[in-house]
Amino acid sequence: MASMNDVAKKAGVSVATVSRVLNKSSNVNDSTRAKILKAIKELNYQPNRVAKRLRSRSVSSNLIGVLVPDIQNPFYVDVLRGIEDVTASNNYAIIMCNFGQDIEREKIYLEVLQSESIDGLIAAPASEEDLELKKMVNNGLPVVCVDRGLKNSDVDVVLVDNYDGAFKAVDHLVKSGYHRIAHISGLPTIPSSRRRLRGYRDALIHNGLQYDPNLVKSGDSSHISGIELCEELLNIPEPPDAIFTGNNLITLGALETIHKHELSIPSEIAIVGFDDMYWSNSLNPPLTAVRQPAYEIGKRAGELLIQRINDPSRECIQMILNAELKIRKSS
Amino acid sequence: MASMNDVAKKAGVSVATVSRVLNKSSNVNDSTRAKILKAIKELNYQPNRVAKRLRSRSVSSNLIGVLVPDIQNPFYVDVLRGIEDVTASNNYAIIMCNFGQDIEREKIYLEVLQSESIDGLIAAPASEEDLELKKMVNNGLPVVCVDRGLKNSDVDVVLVDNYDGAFKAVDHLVKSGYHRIAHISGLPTIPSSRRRLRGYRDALIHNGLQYDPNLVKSGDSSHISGIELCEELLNIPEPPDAIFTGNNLITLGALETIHKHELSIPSEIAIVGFDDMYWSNSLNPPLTAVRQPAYEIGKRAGELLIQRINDPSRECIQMILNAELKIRKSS
DNA sequence: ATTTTCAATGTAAACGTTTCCATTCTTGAT
DNA sequence: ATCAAGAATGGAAACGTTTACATTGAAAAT
Repeated sequence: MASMNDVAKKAGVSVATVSRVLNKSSNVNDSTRAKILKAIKELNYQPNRVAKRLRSRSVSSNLIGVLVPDIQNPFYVDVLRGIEDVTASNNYAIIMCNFGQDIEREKIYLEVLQSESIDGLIAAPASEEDLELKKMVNNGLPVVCVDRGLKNSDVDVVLVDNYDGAFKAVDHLVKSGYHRIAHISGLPTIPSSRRRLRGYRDALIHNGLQYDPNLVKSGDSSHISGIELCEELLNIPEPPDAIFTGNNLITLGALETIHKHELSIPSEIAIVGFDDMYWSNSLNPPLTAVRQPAYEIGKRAGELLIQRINDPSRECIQMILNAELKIRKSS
Repeated sequence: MASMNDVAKKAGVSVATVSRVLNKSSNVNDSTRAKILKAIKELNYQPNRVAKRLRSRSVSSNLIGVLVPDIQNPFYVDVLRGIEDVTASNNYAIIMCNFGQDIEREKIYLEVLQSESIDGLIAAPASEEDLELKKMVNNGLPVVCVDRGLKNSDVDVVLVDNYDGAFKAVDHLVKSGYHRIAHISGLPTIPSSRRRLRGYRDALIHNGLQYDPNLVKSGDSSHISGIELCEELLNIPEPPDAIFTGNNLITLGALETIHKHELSIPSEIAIVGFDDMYWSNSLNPPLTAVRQPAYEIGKRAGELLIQRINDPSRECIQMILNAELKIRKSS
């Protein structure tokens, strides 16, 4: 691979001048510039990003990190696409780390990212108390959190109004005539899980129904937990006539169990899920779901991050996007 | 951030010795080692991977690239998980690039990866003639291809027997009594699409049925193409009684259209899809599908890559995994 | 007692950039 | 004609590692 030195030699100038041309900084004579550009083309020169990064943290190295809890969850895939679209068009590459809800792995990845000297980080932290991440923020790394915040830290946050989304979903179920509405919740350590649970509870109470702890099951946010907890719910003495599921994966798990029991949706049991999917209409019947604008979350987060990289002193923003209830046929 | 120099000073030794301790290379006295380890701990030192990478291509820099065509496709997500699991446990970080079937973006990402001086690359190339990628292979970068090969190039390849998988699916449909079996195919430039198409055709012929071009539609492998092409198929004069879909996304699209037409599966129309999903059972009825061992593909690819990084001269392997027909209720 | 050997450590160059500072050269003002 | 200013360019240090080579010192061999 040709280096800047090779280019300089070929063009008969110093590396400093080549660097100046490349970075469009300060003055360089037009004829010199032409010579250099020619040499660059002929040698098919590509700047070495590693060297660039090593030399100066202060200069944008065009690499950002993305830390997601679970790449299997279609929600994060959409967030990722959003991030990717904006970062790619700003000439950033992303390094994606999936910690799979494993707090140990998250720590390792954060270390890796740090020693890669990334320009910035978009993360959905394992918890709101994430010490490692806080440390990085304090060290001055531009960070924006998605889906979950970071307590007592100055970071941009993009999230969705989880409480409101859950409230709407359950409110809709009640108004559609269901009375024994169960909820399968995700990992209680995840803030969004807790907010959704509160939305569920408040919607019941708001409609004059009782909050019945027997109708609420908490799992680990996984597909399997959806299968198992739905099974438990269907087996209690007085089973629910509707289920509100706490995320994507849980919804799919619950559906599997419902189909296994050969229950008809929505006549025997209704279901509305948190998280919409692009193929919700491929389900039979099409799924009623709370749609988080995942792609947009990613896009906004990307924009905020780039802003912050360019202006580290800008004050922090908390962006709360709306969740929308997509009413289809499962409720 | 503490550097190696700081550690060396604190421990009262030279940087060379610190480096030796870190890399477990050659001899260093136990007491010196202890001093150094103590200093490392106290300063919370973390090696700078960027500097490491810059210094020597010859030494593993513990970064590998992954190039996927479409992160929205659950198949690649599973492949990615497989890769991640093996690379993570070998202390590699991955930098993931999703080119979204966009050949221009693929090129950009390849340049980025190259200038990141990655140790190796796992890619599902846009085409078997991928010039950029071939160039990188020729430059000596360890590469393993998944899902698609690279013509006339020495690379390890992990793929699935697409022909056989398709054959089994269609054969099963015929034996189940369907006679007008349609096929919605993916992007014809993708080798696997072509192989699946051939498997489809040969299975028909093998069973004494005619290959009818009217029953075959080709799209761009996307969800949308599934929706639209299925619509077209349902509207031809003598519509099919079964559909074999060319991938994940197409399957979901086709299902959407079938549900829209309120056709009952499998009595009015059967469907079997290429690519299984962990939530195939969440569909109603549960989907019959050709299961590619996606996670295993990723895992194998990761293993092969690490092997190749450690031994660049090892000769190339083509690994063909079996596709398995999961018969459920949609056929 | 002298030489040989080898383990332990240090010195310094190299990787490919960016950037501060110095130098040269041109141009316009005095 | 002299000088100041500023444009254009070059020289060299720095970023944090690895590693070839040199040095030291002590144990082993003569």
